[in-house]
Amino acid sequence: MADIRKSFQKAGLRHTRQREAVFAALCATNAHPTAEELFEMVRECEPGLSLATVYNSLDALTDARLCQRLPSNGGPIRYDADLRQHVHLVLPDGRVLDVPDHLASQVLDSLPEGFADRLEACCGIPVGSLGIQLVASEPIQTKPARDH
Amino acid sequence: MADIRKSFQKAGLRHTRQREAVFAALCATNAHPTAEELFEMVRECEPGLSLATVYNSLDALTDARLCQRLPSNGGPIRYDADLRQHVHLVLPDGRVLDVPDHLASQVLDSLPEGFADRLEACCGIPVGSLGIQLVASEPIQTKPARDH
DNA sequence: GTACGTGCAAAATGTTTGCATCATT
DNA sequence: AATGATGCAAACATTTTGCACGTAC
Repeated sequence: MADIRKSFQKAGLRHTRQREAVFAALCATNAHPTAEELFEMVRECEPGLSLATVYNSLDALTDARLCQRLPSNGGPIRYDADLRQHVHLVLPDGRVLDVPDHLASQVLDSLPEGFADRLEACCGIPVGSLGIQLVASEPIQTKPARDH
Repeated sequence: MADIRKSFQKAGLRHTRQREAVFAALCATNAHPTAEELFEMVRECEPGLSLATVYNSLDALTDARLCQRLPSNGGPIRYDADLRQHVHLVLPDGRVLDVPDHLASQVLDSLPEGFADRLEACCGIPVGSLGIQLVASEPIQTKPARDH
């Protein structure tokens, strides 16, 4: 709670009830919710909130590097407040799970020192921190379910 | 060309001029184009083509496992006719590059035998063939540029 | 007090669908 | 001939934007 105020301050973000509620909800889950899902969650304690504000808040939080957008397969964007390097498993239906640490480390530890630098050199593109996603494609990869 | 007819037949897909043109264009590039981009490419040799047909064709090709959808960060879906296991680098602007083989193999070779099985066991979810995406997040992760 | 956030509604994207027509098997 | 693909336009889902008002600093 006070942590959030501090994070906002450090990031140069103004503190508002709505923003705090969105960020708190995002921090409280590891389900990588969509904007719509966050809207539903937050609306319970913040009834006046509008969906556009959720999007605005998430944009601001992302720009301030307090959360990240996750690539997902055609469906709505999912957000994650966990910025530590970890591994995501993207499911055919659009959900995103955190890969448990003991498996994630098998992937992360095997990346040689300087891998990102070599990648940058190869591709001619600044790469920054590297997110890792494992994309499951079973069963039959029909068009990913949109969660209407 | 005749290969495409054969692929379609094997997959139980009807052969049509439009579908062949879409698939040929997709096979001819490694730029992981969006439906819109394919539409532009194919329209030059197939002027009557409609965008909806491109989407329909890509759905059919994906269901038939002749191509795959790639997760991308909020922007339009990108498609890839290369189904071999390889590694993608997702750029902040939404583009997707193939990671060169010598770097990709550093990731792929380090996945222990049976990794996917353990992942399935952990997450309780059939995982199938595992796509791997490295997600670059530099520079400042502002909202990913939509390629209007 | 000023700069910035919010809420609403409308626009902009990206994708899907209904239906009449046409092509492939 | 029958099944399924195409093209068009309209629907739909997701995200962004313009503007009037309110709030944090």
